[in-house]
Amino acid sequence: MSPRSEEQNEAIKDERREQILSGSLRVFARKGFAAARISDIVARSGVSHGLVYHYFKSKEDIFLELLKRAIGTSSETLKMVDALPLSPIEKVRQTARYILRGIGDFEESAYYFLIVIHASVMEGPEYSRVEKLKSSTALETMAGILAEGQKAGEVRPGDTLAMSTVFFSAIQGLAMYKLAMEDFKVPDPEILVNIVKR
Amino acid sequence: MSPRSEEQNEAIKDERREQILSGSLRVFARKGFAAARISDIVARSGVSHGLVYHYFKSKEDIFLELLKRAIGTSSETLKMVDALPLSPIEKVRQTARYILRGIGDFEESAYYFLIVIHASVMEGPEYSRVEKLKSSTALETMAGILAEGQKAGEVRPGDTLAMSTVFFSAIQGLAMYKLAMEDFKVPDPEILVNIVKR
DNA sequence: GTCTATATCCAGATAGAC
DNA sequence: GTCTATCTGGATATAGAC
Repeated sequence: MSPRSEEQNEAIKDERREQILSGSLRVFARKGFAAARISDIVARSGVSHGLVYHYFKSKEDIFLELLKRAIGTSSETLKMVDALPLSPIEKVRQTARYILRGIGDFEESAYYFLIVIHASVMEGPEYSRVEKLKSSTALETMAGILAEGQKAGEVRPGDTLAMSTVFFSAIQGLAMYKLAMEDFKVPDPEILVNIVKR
Repeated sequence: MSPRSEEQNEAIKDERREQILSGSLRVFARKGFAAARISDIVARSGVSHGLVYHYFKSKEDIFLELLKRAIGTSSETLKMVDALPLSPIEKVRQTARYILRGIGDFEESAYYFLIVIHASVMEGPEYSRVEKLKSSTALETMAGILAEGQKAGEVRPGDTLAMSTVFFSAIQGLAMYKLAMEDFKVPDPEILVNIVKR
């Protein structure tokens, strides 16, 4: 047996880290930060108790990493759609389709929304650290798209930030239903488009 | 000092009970079941640690009482609106107005929605007990109203249960935003009506 | 890099005085 | 009916062997 190279070690480290994060995602999403136990994470990710603390400073650190990814992904998704050569209402439609497909097909996707939900309603010492991450880029990007849509006459008149808020509220609510209800069926994305369509 | 009468004792008992429930509502809503500490409840309701356990068997019991009220109130509200002599779309409008006014004007109202949210995403031993309470009467009542609206040509064609789900998803999401964002403004109820309006 | 065993703390629940 | 003091379990985090 030759000793492992640096690269191999790095690969192992990354793999373990992702393993722990993946297990933690499910646990935090379904139980919330406080109710999630390290022992749950251990059970889900198949590593030992001690190893979790070898890779992460604390339980909160794991949660914050997941929250960072959740927020980053959703704001990137919005920016990506916004950059497509589509009419405003088509951008809204693509967003709805893309997100709902994710929620329907991948449990992981719904879990990430739940992470944001848990973080949002969390109160306590950790709240202040969460707050900094809670930038509402996606909300504002969508409001911008809707404003363009109003100029083009494709979107209803009215407060675009309010419409954007309702749009994302519905999505977050749906992610919740998905996890809570056994026989949940993702609704037609067009129902979400109807919130803003003229 | 004459001894207290039975009636007076009953009144005191009720008052203390409500006092504890009222303090607990805020704590559970903002922190979730697991993160909520009895000491938080004690601090919010101004009674002693011991008295909480004099009136309730356990922390879970307090939560379940609040959940019962939350679910009961929302399904009763829907039935009440449904009984009014209004056209289907007007019933939807009244529901949206009524609920959003509640969320905007009374923190308590938003808190009750949060209780349901926490219960929905909760996993664990207590979940089985929660499940029994999680009847989705409001969802079905709304779907019925929408079906009538389709016959009358006031409501878009499509899956009424799906539309109903989006409607309530949005409401639950808005209750979250209300609590999470400092400067949250309740959106125009008409935005919710637009989800279903033809 | 990975594990088991242990220290430490804190929260839910109870006992018993007033 | 109300309080304070206490018990007890369980969870996070650490130490140290392999």
